[in-house]
Amino acid sequence: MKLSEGVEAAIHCTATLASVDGNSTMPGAALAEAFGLSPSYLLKHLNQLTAARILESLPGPAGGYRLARAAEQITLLDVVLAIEGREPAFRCSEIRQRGPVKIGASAYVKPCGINAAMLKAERAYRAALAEVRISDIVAEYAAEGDPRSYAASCAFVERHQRPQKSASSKQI
Amino acid sequence: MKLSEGVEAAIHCTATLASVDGNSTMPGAALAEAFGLSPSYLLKHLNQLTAARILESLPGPAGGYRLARAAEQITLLDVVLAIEGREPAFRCSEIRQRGPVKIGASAYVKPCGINAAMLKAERAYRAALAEVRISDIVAEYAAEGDPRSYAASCAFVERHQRPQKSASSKQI
DNA sequence: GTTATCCAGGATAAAATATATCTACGAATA
DNA sequence: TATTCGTAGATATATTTTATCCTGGATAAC
Repeated sequence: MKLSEGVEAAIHCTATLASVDGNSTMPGAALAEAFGLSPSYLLKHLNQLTAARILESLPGPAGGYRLARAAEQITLLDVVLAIEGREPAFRCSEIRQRGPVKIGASAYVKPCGINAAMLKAERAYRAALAEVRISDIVAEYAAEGDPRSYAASCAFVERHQRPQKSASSKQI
Repeated sequence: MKLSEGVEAAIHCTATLASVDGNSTMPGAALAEAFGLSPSYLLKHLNQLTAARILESLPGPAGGYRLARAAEQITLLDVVLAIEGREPAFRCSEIRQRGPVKIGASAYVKPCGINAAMLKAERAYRAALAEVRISDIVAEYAAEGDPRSYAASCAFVERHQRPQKSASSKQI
């Protein structure tokens, strides 16, 4: 029951990208610098976010990352699942069938009650994460975060973001 | 975001011990056999359950494990926390402070909004687990589980449980 | 008492996973 | 065409999980 560290980085990066203007992008190296992370490793996570359609990337000298959709359309659950994978935390390995008590496999067609209870709890967890949007995180930071910290973050974004001509490279 | 395998074993063992008569005990070796697990490793988990006051153990030739309190008083959350530990799955490492954006530590007295949202989700998870008691698991298994499987489990318990003289060794 | 059985706990090792880095490659822009 | 940047793969390191063994202590049966 532990989330990988990449989750924290992924959420912060997504929140940071929510602050860039319009269709501008921000290079992965700048994001790594912003949080003091190793660029080569952070790129892995940014890549996972891109694969999950949370971010989109533009190659080339003026390239970088930006949100693939509005910050209101991205939830914490989206980011967590992109990094952690979609499999539930509790995986029933049907331990019941492994001892000497086992009988025919037909006795185990019903899902284990323990498994059902664990999965129900995990649904509650995911539902709570799905209620929080990246835009909420950003808004809360702007409203209640320390003004100096917020100003510094904005300045950093301002300094590293790169305007783009086309609205979206993924538009066909 | 993965629960250790020991959780499944711990829940099954606790549920099994809920079926022994009165103050009888069941040796750890029998529990390991029931689920086809390595005895030496399962004992570690049973030990964790004992430390968490979920089980109690009696040494000696007629010893073994039994529930430390009624199955109605033990929830899935109790067992999960005993095995996984009580720390939350998401640990905010205050990544904000690590980049070049950082300013004085006084700017970070407020808890990170991301952290707050993640912890809130985890509270929902734990609340769902706390609603399920071991007695519920056992009752559901007896009522809806396959009759053959249930009968086999009962027979196994019957065969390995050991009556005790005193009600509880922990009573002072 | 003596012995046999059982749990507690430490040391240790193997396996799996997470973390981190590097390099070659492809895409896009100037 | 050269430069900048993301993509993907191979690979190394650290940490955690899983698993086993062994010593010691406690208890009941003999």
